[in-house]
Amino acid sequence: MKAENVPLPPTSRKCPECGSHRIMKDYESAEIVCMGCGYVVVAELTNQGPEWRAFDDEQRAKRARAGAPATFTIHDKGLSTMIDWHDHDVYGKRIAPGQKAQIYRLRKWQRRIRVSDATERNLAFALSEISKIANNLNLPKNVLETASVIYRKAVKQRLVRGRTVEGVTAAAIYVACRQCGVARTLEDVSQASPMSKKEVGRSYRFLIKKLHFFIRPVKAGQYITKFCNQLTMQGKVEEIAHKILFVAKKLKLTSGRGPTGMAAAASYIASVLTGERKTQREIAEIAQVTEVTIRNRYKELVDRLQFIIIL
DNA sequence: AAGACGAAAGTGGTTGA
DNA sequence: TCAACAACTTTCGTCTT
Repeated sequence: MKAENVPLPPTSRKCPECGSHRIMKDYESAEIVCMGCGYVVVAELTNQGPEWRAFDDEQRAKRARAGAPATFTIHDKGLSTMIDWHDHDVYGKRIAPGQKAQIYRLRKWQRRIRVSDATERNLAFALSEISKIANNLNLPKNVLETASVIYRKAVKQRLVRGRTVEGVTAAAIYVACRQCGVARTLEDVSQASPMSKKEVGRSYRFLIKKLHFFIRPVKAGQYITKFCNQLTMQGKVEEIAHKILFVAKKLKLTSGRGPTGMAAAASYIASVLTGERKTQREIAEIAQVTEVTIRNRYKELVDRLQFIIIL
């Protein structure tokens, strides 16, 4: 799932804050952001459309179908038919009293069958847990779906046995974030779930080992985008921060360093250079690193970089 | 007074024997 | 399994704006 920042057609949206048309879809932090002033136009990018495309009316008629699309986030993939609670038939007529009791019995049994055995119940609980965490973290739908698929795989391979459902669900979310390139730290995920960071981390390592996932390390650039948005800084600041990071990479200043600290320092320097100054503490709080770390990275960067060139 | 700076000691995770 | 290690944190005193 490769995601890139895609500029929307210039006329389609206007920033309500500054009126600029430079609105970008930012899939990494799941936001639609104004590049002019940094205003977050829409906080959650979700896929509302159908998964198919139609080029004329005939195709549209062929491909359109009733019902919601299948989803992995509901334990029966949302495909089951429910007998609704209205006592009316398809024509809207009232059901005869004799049939009413029968319909009632059918409803009751459907309820019982739908979430029947223990594994189904477990799955239903886990998937609702995943939805909860994803909601808390404002994650886009593709991450939620990915996490659900990962959890299903874990259940299938009997990996949940002996660990808590909450731990594995949180770990599945974290794996999904990493796979989809959404910048969320282990800290973020554990705070949105009832489990500790340590436990989520343990389950995470367990999952990627057993499911043979290859996880690319998070790039500091992903965090820059996130931090600048959270600090409501202008698009210009973010641009410069990315440039700083780019040069830092060339000079091999990033190797071995934590991406959050690196991104925090780059954001800090960019904020100072543009005059839209943020304190080290403000950035440290959002980046979940200490001021000292920002200072250390900052010093390394300032010692080696010539900022006049960047500006 | 708030923010920045930096030294020193402590913490948790990784690596290699 | 354990020690060594680097990155990072915590704490605290001092300097700067």
